[in-house]
Amino acid sequence: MPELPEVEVTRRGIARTVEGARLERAILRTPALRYPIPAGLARQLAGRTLVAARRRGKYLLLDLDGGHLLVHLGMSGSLRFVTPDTAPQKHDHADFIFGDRVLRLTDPRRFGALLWLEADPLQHPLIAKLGIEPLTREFTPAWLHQTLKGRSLAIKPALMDSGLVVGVGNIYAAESLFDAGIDPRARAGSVSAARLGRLVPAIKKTLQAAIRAGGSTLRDFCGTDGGMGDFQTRHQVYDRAGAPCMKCGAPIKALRQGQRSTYFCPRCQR
DNA sequence: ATGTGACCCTGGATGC
DNA sequence: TGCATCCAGGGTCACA
Repeated sequence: MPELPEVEVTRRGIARTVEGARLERAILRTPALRYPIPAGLARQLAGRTLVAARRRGKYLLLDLDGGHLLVHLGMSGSLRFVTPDTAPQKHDHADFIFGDRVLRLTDPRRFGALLWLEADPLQHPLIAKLGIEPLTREFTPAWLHQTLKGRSLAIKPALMDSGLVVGVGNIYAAESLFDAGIDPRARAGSVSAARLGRLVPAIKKTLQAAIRAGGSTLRDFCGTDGGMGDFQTRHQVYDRAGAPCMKCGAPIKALRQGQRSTYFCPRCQR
């Protein structure tokens, strides 16, 4: 479930709850997620203060004094606060213990990542080549038009390419393209400036609405409730194959682009 | 450089 | 009930 909005909500929850707090102890139960977790890392982390929680794309950067924890939640990861007496379950890979607040990393599929960096994390290979942040002023129709110029791949996988734009996952790419009335199969370099002029604000609007929704759902981020956000009830096209388009009533269609499912309205998106 | 597909891993839903 | 298959909100990598 972690898309940019959920990562951002998670970041805010961490910042609100334990920024400035001392990481008394870390428990690392799993030798490797996407990448190996060094054996001595838990001991190395103990006693450090959490200075800040940042986000770059879908990566969380937890700045401790003397280094940085880089966390990615992959497809199935989550970070939640639990109480110290909450027994770990099968896929609970890591606990970060801040007094009576325990930040617990869960990730059944283990596509996520946990790295310890002592150098500038923004220079790390995983971060350095990331694309533009969609919620910044720099992300404009003109920028997107220039970036996609000459590209023949379809607009939807282009939006999902984190080397171009970060944080736009499979759901938000579909929802944003619906909002802007653009066929997900259109060649990226052929989408008109006028259409990109609708797409860019659609992306910003979609992400911001999801952050608000996630924020309301995860308001008790520090609690133990692992409930999902309610924003899926607002999906216009995602996972609605065969259901009537909310604008025109035509049946929503599904197709595959790359290895991912795409949903769109064949009448509204041309 | 760009585009495409395989692959990483577990679990849930579905079909036989 | 068991088993096979497919699918899932992420990203990296090899290869054409």
